[in-house]
Amino acid sequence: MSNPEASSRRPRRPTIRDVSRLSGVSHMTVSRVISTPDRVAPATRERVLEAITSLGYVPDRAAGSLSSRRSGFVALILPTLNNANFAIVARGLSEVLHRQAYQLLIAYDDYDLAAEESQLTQLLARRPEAIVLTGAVHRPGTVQKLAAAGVPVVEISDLPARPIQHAVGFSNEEVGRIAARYFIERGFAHIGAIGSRCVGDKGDYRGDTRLRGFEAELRAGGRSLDLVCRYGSAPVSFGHGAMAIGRLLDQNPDVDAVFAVSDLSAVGVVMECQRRGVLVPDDLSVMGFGDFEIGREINPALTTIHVDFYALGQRVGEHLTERALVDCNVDAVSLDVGLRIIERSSVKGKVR
Amino acid sequence: MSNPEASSRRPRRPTIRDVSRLSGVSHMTVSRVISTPDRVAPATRERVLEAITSLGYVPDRAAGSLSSRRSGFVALILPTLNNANFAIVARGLSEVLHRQAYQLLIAYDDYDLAAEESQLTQLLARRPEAIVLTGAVHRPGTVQKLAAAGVPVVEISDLPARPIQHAVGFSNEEVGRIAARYFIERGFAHIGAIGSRCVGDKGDYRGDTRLRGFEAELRAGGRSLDLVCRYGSAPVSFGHGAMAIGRLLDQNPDVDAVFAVSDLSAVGVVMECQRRGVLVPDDLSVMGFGDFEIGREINPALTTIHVDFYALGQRVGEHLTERALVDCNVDAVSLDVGLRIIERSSVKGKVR
DNA sequence: ATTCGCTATGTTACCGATCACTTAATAAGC
DNA sequence: GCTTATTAAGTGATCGGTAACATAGCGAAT
Repeated sequence: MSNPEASSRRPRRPTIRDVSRLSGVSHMTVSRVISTPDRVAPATRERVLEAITSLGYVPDRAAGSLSSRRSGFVALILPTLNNANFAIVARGLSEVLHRQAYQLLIAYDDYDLAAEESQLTQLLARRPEAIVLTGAVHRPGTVQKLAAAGVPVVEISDLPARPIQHAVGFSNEEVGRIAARYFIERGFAHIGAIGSRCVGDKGDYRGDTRLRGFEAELRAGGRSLDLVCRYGSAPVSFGHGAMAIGRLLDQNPDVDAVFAVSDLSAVGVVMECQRRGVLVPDDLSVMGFGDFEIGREINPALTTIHVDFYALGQRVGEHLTERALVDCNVDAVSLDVGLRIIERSSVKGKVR
Repeated sequence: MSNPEASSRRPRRPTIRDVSRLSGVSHMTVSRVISTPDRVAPATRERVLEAITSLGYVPDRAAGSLSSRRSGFVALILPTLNNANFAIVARGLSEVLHRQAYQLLIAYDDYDLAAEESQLTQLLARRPEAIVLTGAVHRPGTVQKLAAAGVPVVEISDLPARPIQHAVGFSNEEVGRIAARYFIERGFAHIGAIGSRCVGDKGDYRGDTRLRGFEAELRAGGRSLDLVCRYGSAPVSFGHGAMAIGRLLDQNPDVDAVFAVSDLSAVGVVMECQRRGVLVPDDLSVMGFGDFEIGREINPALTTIHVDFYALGQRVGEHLTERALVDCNVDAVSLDVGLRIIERSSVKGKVR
């Protein structure tokens, strides 16, 4: 006869009290062995550690968090997992956090501000000790929840005019301006750009900011904005660039320089040009953003604007662990990690 | 004079008892409004919900987990965040899990089995209700901890000969075999392959399995294995492919077909060939694995082996939510999501 | 010798939910 | 009209840790 109780019940995991019983000390001593080992006499410590390994005891952080009111993790909301630069941010951040025994909890919202808000709601229930999220544009509900959370908030990858609290990033508008100036200074006649469209809550707002910076500089230089093309929706990638440049070339075959809001699109542009027999850079100069690896590898290699995303992630981590997480009254900080043009051969006039 | 106590102490977040006091019900009724709203009278429910919003109450899941012994999340350990196919697995999985109110906790180990074990240790302290990890090769300590965790374990992206428990994936060895047969059948004379090296705990064991399958089939066809090149370390990407094919071509200029363990390397191969004036596919045929978007966009487009990683993630989620998480005595399952060759123009003989 | 101070360890309450019961009130059945 | 279900809400214990304080033991200082 089977015993349904015994067979369906998982064996209970050992607790700190099981360890204490086995090692003949109080549960508090076990707790000390784990969190502050050098406050326990070496002999006792050894005995407890033996009991821990023999039972396979793993402390329950949910219980620990509840008691200590410290969850031990930081929440990160990214637009997407599948982007090398965001992945690098996550790595830089998590490396720094790990050193201080914080874990990073990563969520993503697929470039949707409504999803961002609902992810935040979920995360808040886990009581993160800090919240890192991407971009300067959020729903009002998101901003309100962030304020109510009472923990440090860091916006990354842009520098909001009015940050919620801390910000670590770079000026996306300046990215667009630099790109436009670069083309204007080199005497291009028909300067275009490609990006995606933001509709309602959905879209790549930082990409759009780059595009607006580009437009602003074109306007300042007395150029037409007709060749700035917002096509499709985020995330943009190779296929997006190919489609977008196809449309642009069909309508304006005389375009001689194009800025793509992402290297990934820019690579698509180069590929589509190859297929159409449009020579890059002789017929069309191309510039991207983000310095993705693929841009270095294609032929011609892509001129782009580089941001040190690894350092960005690290800075966020350092700011949190050294300041914001230590003293919750620390002043809000905005940190610019800067930009760097990387000239390669996809723009005419630059020889390499 | 400042009051250090009041200024440095964060305002305590409202608890379920604050809500109950404000709405004049017991804390248990508040709990019911949140978890089983239709077991509460509509009028009461409304009153409680009002109190919840007016206080900005967010339930504390750490407390809930402790009490209910259900953490509400599933842990996923990936080799890296920065890989489109792993990102897609995560998406498929998290979409299914979200429908059942599970959250996905993502960790990554940079292709390092020691890091995998330490990530697992961290995760275990958060009491995941299931653990999903990549690949068939793990450290003994990892396997032992998984067994002791007493929760469903799913290995993905390969089909271990002896799975720990459940497995959802495909045969990496078969991938290599298919690639080799494809080349052999088409009459190539000097067939090579490129991948990376596994050293100690570090490396791409699935990629290496593909390479071993490739070698096995070459051997079966009486071919030499001299052109199978293990170069560098995981993760492999564009630059890896370019370097590896450079070496291979330098040493064996007569190679006429090459399989790369990843499309990303394969793209690097194509790019390096362009730079060297080696024509693809006329001089060298190239085949990849993974059907990454970039492979579709380059010229010539890349022949590859496709795995439906989105479905893979979904299957894992469905298996967990429908079976393994419901009944902890469910039989271990191995599920093959299959493979599909996608013929494009990077292999000679195939016209498109 | 007494006090003080320090170290190692123990005791108890508590963090904020949910579970398992209990109770009160209302509806249904005969 | 009385018993029995059924529904709505409440009570108290508990999950597994940590905080805060208490205590015992022992060497150094007075």
